[in-house]
Amino acid sequence: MRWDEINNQVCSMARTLAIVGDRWTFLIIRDVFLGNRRFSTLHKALGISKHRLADRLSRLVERDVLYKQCYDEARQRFEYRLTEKGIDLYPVLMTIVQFGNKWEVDADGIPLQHQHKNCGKITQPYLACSECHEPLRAQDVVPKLGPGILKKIERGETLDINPALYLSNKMSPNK
Amino acid sequence: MRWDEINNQVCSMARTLAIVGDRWTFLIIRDVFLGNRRFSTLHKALGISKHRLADRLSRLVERDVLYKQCYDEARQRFEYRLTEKGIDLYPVLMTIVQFGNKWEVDADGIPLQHQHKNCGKITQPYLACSECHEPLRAQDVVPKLGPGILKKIERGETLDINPALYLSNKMSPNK
DNA sequence: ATTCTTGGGTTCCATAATGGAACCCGTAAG
DNA sequence: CTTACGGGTTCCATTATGGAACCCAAGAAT
Repeated sequence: MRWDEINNQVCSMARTLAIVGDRWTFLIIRDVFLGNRRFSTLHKALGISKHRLADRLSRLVERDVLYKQCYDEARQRFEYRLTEKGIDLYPVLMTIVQFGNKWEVDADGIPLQHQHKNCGKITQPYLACSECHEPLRAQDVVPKLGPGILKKIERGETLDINPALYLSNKMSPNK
Repeated sequence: MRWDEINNQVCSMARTLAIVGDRWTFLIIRDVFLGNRRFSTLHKALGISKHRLADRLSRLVERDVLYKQCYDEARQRFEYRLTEKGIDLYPVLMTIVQFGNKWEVDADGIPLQHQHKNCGKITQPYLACSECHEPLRAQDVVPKLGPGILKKIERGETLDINPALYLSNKMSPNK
């Protein structure tokens, strides 16, 4: 399976990874979140080749994660800014950073911390349930087939994944 | 910069991405979370080449995200299971799925939903602040240099990133 | 007026990562 | 005795990537 075929899968994760699941894209988006929005500064800060950077930026614009904003009419210079969709990647970035902060820091400790404006404290965000607002642990979550798969089964379509594989009793819970 | 050099950066995200930031690793981990733990079933379910799969699995074991558990002594057959560290990737998976569910589903709707055992409802998890427990929005978070960077600056080390770039006033908040 | 610099690229080529088919090997089932 | 199966490894063609060189328009410097 080639990379550009992955997002044909009926899986929200595969489709998201088709946008951001390569070497550089997440690092670019992190930098844009931190306010680094121009080609040259991204190039210097990330150590990415110009070729790759140009390619990734235009793809992110195409996928509606970033948009170009002109800041110098005469020279046609642009900044890359996050769209609403791009801002919705924030929880993903934050959870990745949280993981790295817990498992991948060196002896000096956490490189970058996050202060929450509302309460003024350094925060270590966690996932909470939208319904009962309790913290959400992996072992408390049960996957259920949603309409995106059920409707296709009703219509008799072949799926690239086998739902039974994931929901059968043969597979014991992980821990 | 080559891929295996990325995790030398002083950045929790870069280091995490050095583990999971390639084409396949996240999809493998998703499958292991869903209970798909064997080489052959992973191979079939994901459409990944055996070569790549073997490579990724051994790397995940090396990085302490998965461990091998023998389920057939005679034939030396193993299952791949999540370590404590691997389970800590759950929030990352969940936020990626949430993003895909919001922005990348087709007309049929969400493929896989998540029920929270505690309250019995289908949940759409969100990030909350560890201190005040309010939902955490991107625009409410201020990045602050942590010890992992400050100590290196004190010792006069050269950093692969320029902290001033990210924290200067020249960079206006994103939205 | 001419040269230099800067931002933002593109082109080209060598190297690295990936996909896919073929092969291997030890059990175990027919 | 042969075939199937799980779990790989080897080999080669195809893609993706890194890095250097080049390009071009608009200011800035001389």
